[in-house]
Amino acid sequence: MADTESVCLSDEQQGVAVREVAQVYELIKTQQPLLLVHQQPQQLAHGLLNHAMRALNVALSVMNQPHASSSSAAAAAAAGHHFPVMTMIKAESTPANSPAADVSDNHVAGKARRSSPAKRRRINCEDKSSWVYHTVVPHEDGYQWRKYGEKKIQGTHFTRSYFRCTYRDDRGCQATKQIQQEDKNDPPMFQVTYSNEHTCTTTRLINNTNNNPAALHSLTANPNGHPDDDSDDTILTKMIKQEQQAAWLPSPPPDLTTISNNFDETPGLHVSQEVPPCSSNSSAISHYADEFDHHQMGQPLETTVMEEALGLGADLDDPYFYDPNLLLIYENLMNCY
DNA sequence: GACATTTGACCGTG
DNA sequence: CACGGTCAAATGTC
Repeated sequence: MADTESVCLSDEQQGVAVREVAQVYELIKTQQPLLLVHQQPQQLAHGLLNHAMRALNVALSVMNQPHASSSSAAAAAAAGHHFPVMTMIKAESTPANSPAADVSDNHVAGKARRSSPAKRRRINCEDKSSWVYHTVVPHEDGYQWRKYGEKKIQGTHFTRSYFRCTYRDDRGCQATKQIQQEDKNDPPMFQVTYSNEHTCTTTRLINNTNNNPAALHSLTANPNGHPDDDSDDTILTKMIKQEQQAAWLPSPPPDLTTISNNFDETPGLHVSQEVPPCSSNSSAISHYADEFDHHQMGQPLETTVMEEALGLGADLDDPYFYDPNLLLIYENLMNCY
């Protein structure tokens, strides 16, 4: 990360970041043995990776916004929203951020289309269901999106991309999403605006990025054509690739709240039902599961854990620690100590 | 060939 | 009239 040394966090932010990373460390550490005996190790691995990515998002988001209080993330948690986003800036609709997601018009071929103009761009009247987030991984939300437009917005350096639920036509899902890159940091921060709740509740199994590589590329390849921008893709591209690898999204939305809740509350782990030790018959699995539960319930994240998490050396051989984002975030943390 | 993205045009709102 | 959201033909990818 280019700004590694320039990142300077407040104590509170630092604590948030450390806590998140430490949680991931603990989770991976405790669950790793399960992979050896789990009947579906790949599934478990995906779950772990998802946890890791989310927590890292939290930490990275905090680091990328030194001015932002962690309370905003806590607000997101309190709001119980469904997105793997780390900083919710607003929980209200604003004219600039709310897509007019009325897609119920009849489709008319050719130039005769748009025969029901009154249905477009209804922003202020009744669309109250929009949420604005800032995140470094705008695509990781577990839903499948289809890009339907891209626009250069005045006053911004990057284009805004418009997505709607892939199942809009099939299931009438009205959910839409806008992604606006905000800066050229490494990784860059994105503003993501969601509008309308998903009604296609069965679609949350596959990460959209898995199916929409071109959409990802369109966001990372600097559609504005700024000559300097090409070099900015590396980190985000890596992260996106990892998102693609971890495409399996095992949990319902509330698990995100679980992670975010730790901002303000107990340092204890609530990591969850999302990566269950599995309901298999194996006694070995049960054994590990019991150990896991006991570990999770009883152990707050104390200094020793953080130090261990920051120690790096101990578990670098852990296959999950190949993640460059882990290294990045560790480097950030180490530089702050 | 099916499906997704790109892109320029269309159109409502302020 | 400028801006921003959406449409749909063209294009790309598998």
